[in-house]
Amino acid sequence: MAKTSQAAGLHRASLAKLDDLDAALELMYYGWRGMTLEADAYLAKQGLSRPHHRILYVVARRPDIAIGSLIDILGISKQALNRPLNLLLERKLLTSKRSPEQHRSKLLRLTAAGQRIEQRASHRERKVLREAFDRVGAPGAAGWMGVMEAIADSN
Amino acid sequence: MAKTSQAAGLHRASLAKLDDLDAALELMYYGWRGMTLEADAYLAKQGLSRPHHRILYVVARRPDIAIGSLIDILGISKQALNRPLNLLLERKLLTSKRSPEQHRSKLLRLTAAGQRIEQRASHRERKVLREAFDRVGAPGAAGWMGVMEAIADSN
DNA sequence: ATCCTGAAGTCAACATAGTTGACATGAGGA
DNA sequence: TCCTCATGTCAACTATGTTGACTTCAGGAT
Repeated sequence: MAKTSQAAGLHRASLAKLDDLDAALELMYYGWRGMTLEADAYLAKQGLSRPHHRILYVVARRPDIAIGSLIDILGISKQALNRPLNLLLERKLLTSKRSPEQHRSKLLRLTAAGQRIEQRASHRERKVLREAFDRVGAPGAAGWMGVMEAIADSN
Repeated sequence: MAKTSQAAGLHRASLAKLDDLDAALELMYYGWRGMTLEADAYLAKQGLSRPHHRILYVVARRPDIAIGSLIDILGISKQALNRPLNLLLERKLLTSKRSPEQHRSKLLRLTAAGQRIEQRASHRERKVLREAFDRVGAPGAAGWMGVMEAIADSN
């Protein structure tokens, strides 16, 4: 799962615009890339990658989540969850224990080490957002949120 | 490369927020997903996927682009480009011919069929953006662009 | 005790999307 | 003819996902 990482990331290509919204379309692409670039590099240094971070991120915000719920939230199959989850357990970034009442399900929690990595990875993503928000000011940030909410809820 | 597609996509999970910017972070994730969802479904129906669309998108905006330049813009290896590019050539969505002067390089162009698919796929992505922009109005849209530019150029 | 069920775990086969490395081909230019 | 550049191709590998088919673990019901 580890990759050597390449740090510097892919300058924006200058392409002719066939539509007014082509610029926006490309910004979404480079925006996503830009937000995740440093976090991915950090994760790669830890021998982890995006799927691991997604797991850590969700468990951090839903302590004692059951594995089945995690599968639902991540939107992947239990087989796909299996490998990254086991790696996180082996590396003691997560713990799992049977629920006290519902012994059928297992509850996941971050260890201190898991928390640290989750925080550092997420921090790198938020840092990119924070700097962008600071540059455009509160009204621009509010506009961004409004647009993104509209897009996210367009399904 | 074709997948059966699942159409409806993954409602936003409600997670506790550990940081003010967690909401923004999640919006970027779901925003990217939301923008590409319908386009991906359309592409899957055509037996194509995201890498094919990226090729079609770039060639549409850089007619007569050489393969080497395409590799640079996409940021992948020529071996990775090989399969999707050959599929597009076989399906006659792209043509390649030697350059008149620089016989060493081959120039890529979209066929009419390739143009149609590129337009329909990109249209689906822009449609999501357009509706979001319409919902928030011009100032919000401008804010969105500003933030995304700041993020995209943060590398 | 036995059977059923729900949650989790595991194994195999496959698809997709990418990587490096090595080498072949095609077309000028010296 | 030889060199070089752009392209093409083969092989092996990694990573992330999919389905399908089982198994195991833990209660609950009869």
